[in-house]
Amino acid sequence: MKESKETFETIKKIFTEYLQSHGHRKTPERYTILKEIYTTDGHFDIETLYIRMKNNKYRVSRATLYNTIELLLQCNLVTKHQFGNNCAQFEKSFKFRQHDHFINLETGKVIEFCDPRLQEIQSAVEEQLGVEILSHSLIFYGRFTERPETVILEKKLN
Amino acid sequence: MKESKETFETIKKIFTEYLQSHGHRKTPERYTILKEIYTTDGHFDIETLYIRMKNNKYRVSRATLYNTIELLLQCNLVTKHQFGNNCAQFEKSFKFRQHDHFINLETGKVIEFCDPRLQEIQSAVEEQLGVEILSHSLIFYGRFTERPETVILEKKLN
DNA sequence: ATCCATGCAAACCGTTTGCAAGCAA
DNA sequence: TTGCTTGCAAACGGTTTGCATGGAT
Repeated sequence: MKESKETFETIKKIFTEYLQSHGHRKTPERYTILKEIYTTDGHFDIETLYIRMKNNKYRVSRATLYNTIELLLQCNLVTKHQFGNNCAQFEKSFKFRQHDHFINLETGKVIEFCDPRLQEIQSAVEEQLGVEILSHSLIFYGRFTERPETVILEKKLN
Repeated sequence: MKESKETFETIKKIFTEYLQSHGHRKTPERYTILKEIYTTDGHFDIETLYIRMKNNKYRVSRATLYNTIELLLQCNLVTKHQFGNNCAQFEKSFKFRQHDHFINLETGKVIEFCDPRLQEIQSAVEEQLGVEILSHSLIFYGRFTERPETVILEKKLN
């Protein structure tokens, strides 16, 4: 608990530094939103965050959420994903191991994974195309393999 | 030319078979849209396709385009991409080598590439998570590396 | 005191839906 | 003839924008 507290102080510092160096004001709303994002796990979309903050009795507008998220994207404290549906998903990204996503087409559930070979592909592409790669998005779509235990369980239930 | 004609006949056949086996009607609009998509290269979005068909004097509605694209997605004759911007991009996908995308953040230009190691990652993820992967999306974002020739060229221009 | 940031509501825009008319089966 | 499909326009929903008020500097 103490450690995560300290980590959040670091994050606040990063945000402060970013705001300062880019001539943006350090408003309480921006820090409230940062905190709200960093005290919750998993992915989220703007509407969910908006509802959650409203439930927590914060006075906040969607416009400010979009505005602040943009700043957090700029300083890499948040990452944006466009998973199939036309609703942007976000997640906090400070010091979390880089990872990619598997999406279960049947349930929409997201699982994270990490494979070092992606780095090799990235390097190869950089050389082949003569480019510098700044970020990436890898998403696998599929479904859970039917396992023996599951089949047996289903038989029992039927 | 002859070969590509024959290929398109094959594609029409695939579409026909799909429509028939799923109880969908074989309307002239659906074939017109299929042809329009397959006689143009590169990625496209619905609006672009709509404008293009209007310019070609076709009477078509956006609703039918969305409807037909859905069918073409179902039978894998078209692939859908969600590149950052909230506007779905599509591309024809019959018999084209599976590939992934690099997007130049400065110009928005898309380059395709292919790396066999992705298949290895896919197999590893399938085993690790106990899933079956049906499709994927890998996008690298970056910019062109400044090359010596480019620098020299710029100096000449200035 | 300045003028950027906020909250609110309206505008925007890609996509979906409702409906009457059309046409494949 | 039946009822799926079409074109059109309205509705929808996530995101952006315009504007008056508020607050960081």
